Amino acid sequence: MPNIAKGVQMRRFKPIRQSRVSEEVTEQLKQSILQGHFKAGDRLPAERVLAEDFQVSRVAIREALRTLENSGFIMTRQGASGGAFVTDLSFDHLANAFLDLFLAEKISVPELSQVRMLVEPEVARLAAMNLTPHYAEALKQALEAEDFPVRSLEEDIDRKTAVHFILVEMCGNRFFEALIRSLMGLTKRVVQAVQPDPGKMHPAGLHRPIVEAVLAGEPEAAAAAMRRHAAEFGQALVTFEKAFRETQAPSPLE
Amino acid sequence: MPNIAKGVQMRRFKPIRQSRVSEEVTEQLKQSILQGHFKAGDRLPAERVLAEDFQVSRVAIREALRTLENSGFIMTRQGASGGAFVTDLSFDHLANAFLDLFLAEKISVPELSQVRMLVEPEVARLAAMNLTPHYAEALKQALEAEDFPVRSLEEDIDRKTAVHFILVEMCGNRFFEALIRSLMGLTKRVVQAVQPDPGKMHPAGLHRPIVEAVLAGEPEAAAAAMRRHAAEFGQALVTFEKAFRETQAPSPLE
DNA sequence: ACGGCTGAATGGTCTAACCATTACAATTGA
DNA sequence: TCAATTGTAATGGTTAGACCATTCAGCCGT
Repeated sequence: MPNIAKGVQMRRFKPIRQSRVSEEVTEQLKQSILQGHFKAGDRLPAERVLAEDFQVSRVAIREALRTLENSGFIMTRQGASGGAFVTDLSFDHLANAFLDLFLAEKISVPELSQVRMLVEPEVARLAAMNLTPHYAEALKQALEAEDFPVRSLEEDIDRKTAVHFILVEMCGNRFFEALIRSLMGLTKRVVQAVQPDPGKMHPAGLHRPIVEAVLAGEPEAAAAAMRRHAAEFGQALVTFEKAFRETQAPSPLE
Repeated sequence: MPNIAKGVQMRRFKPIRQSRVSEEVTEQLKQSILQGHFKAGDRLPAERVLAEDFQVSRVAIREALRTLENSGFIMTRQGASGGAFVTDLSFDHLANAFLDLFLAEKISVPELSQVRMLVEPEVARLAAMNLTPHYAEALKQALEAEDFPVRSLEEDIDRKTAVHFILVEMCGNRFFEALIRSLMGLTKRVVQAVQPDPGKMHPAGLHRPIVEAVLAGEPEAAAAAMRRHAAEFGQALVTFEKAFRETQAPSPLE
């Protein structure tokens, strides 16, 4: 018998299986969904049935379903006629991933602002090229709504961000849409943490020049107006957040 | 007794608890990590210990850990001195989220290319402003490596993308880094699916003008060179992928 | 016809046991 | 003495079976 490779693990047999059962289940279910065997709205078989089909325990099935749920592929509802329902994969999960990175301090507010300053003007430019009567109306309404009296910070934020969401929907690039939604989500989070005087950080009507340029169908003007706005607001956000951070955590003590 | 709002659920008492046990566990563990009670590399208590501490079953603990693992907060290892280890939150999870969206056809190759064409020039511009000897050396080496003989498609892709990764690291914005990493991941996926003639889609040395501009410390020239490259390659990628899709799936039959 | 009750289906949780993997200590043998 | 082997304990992975909680449809009595 050859005495070679003692500690080096000379494998004469293939390793059986390393991955977890639940991961294989996850993969199969995911592929099944992606290949269209289950469409949005469809209900997956009950956990007990899946356990039977896959010949594994219900726990393994549940771990797989939990993974799919976390990835945004399904949602589960309890009760009769409940179960795991395939959802239309949204951008929310992506936004959450960005949020986690932000909370873990892997992304800072200045970095966030820098990205917005690059992307938003391009979005405005594209939006101006894709103007339709429907979107025109939506933009006008969103702009008017900005002047409504401020009742809560959250409501105010949502009204002031409405224009951005409409524009990114208009731009016709869902990657930009995913990106902007994530960026706006982060921005909202920061603003809520900082709790500024609402009128001070973002007065009403700030979006008017942008909207007007878009309504006029002038891409370059829209981009320029948005560039101005993004720069202004980005600067304000960075300043406010810096001040906030310094007052809240004057020392890095635990 | 007032008979109002029977089916409408008139709540006089707060609902006790809607969320799942495992979600509360997840939340507490996540907060604990984010607040720094556990740092990267630390080991969380054993599952059985956590179950004891939280006063819930091990199943609930395991679902929580699985969620944290899926979010990229921890990794688990089996065996003695194994357990759940806190990881340094990376951009991988984000890239996976983008990949899922792509696989679910929520993002198309043209959209992907459009984003790259916007972001990459800016990254090159910023990189040119942050040149250091260390990065200069890395760029030169990466550029040379592009001429190495092609052994496998994967290796070729990795060598041709190296310059992009160095540039985005140079640019000093981790949000851009996360974004580019995701974009490159998607691009790699598409190229691997299309299986083009390596030299045809992306000849070697295509990055030379970009690298030269960056090494010269000329932001605008770098941005312009990258804009040219991104437009060219983006166009090629879209064309190849379109052709590929048409040959592979001539009919939308299931 | 209406309202309440009941049963069945489903996900959520728990317990207790056992399997699989790994590190390390103890033992063995040259 | 030292290397290899073996045992042991700690850990995550998996299973089975039971029970709880929620929801809905249908039955039943008024």
